[in-house]
Amino acid sequence: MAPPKSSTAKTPDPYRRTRRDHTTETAEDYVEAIDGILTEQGECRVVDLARHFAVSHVTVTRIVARLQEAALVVTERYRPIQLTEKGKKLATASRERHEIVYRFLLAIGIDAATAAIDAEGIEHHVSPRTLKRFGEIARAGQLT
Amino acid sequence: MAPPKSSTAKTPDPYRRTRRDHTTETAEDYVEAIDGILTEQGECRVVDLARHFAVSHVTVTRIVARLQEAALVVTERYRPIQLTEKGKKLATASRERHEIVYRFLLAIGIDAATAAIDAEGIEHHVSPRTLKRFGEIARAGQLT
DNA sequence: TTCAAAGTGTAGCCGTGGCTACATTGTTGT
DNA sequence: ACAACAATGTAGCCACGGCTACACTTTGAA
Repeated sequence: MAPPKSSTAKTPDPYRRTRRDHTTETAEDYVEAIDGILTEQGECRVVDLARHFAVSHVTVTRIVARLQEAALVVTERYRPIQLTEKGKKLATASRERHEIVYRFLLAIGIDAATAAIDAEGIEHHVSPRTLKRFGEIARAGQLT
Repeated sequence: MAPPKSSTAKTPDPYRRTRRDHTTETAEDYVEAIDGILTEQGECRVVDLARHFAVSHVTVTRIVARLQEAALVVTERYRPIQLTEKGKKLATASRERHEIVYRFLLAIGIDAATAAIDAEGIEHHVSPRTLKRFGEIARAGQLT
């Protein structure tokens, strides 16, 4: 079968989007984590990320290498990881989005622990339009 | 580094969960799609799924094989795909969850098209507790 | 100073989800 | 009956995110 370009199916194309999301997800999670660790500890090492994501340092190393190719971070062998301007911007955007989702969940009455977990999973799948709405509701405070 | 079992990190474990989700996501999406196609067309072929997800038939074939190993579907070579009882249950649960998320998004004022797309991405990352709350809000109708 | 521990890097494996290209089977119309 | 075409299957490639095992730097304490 040929790779269906624009299928005549009833489903427009939401799946494409879901899949593309996965590509970006990792980068966003990592720059966000790096930014946080940088703020809290002054420097960010591979080990820190490995601990943070509960994965092996090997996985982290490989991903960081890709982040460097994408010009999101800068690193030298055996040296700490730093964010580029581009990386910082992405980190900030990710953190803000994360925050909005988290506060939104709190606003609709989800407990803090659950909200923290769900925000992690949800944040990458919220369109700008929905995010905007989430923000409004979060700012409106508690929901009856 | 050792594979960090229960890290002392501040982050409890939300990442584990996010990752485990990915494992189940595909199965849920597929049984849900199969169920829908079965309802609409009476039978579900590999081609139908390929069109539905906008991927090649090869990808579908491999995934369906795994679904069969997981006892979610039954198939014979060159024959249509059928759901097992287990598969039907999972499909129903997935569809219900999907519906709740979708209607919830509508209830908070998201337009139908955006809600459809976002529901796809979000549904797999909503905890039971949050889903319950989503359902309540969806049933409550429009939100001011 | 030197040496052990902690941190990084590298090689190489696995599963999953993409793909193309080619082989095979089913179906359908003439 | 059979040729064409549609649907499936198979082989084999890639990227990504996991891992273990082992090699190599850095760093800090004795």
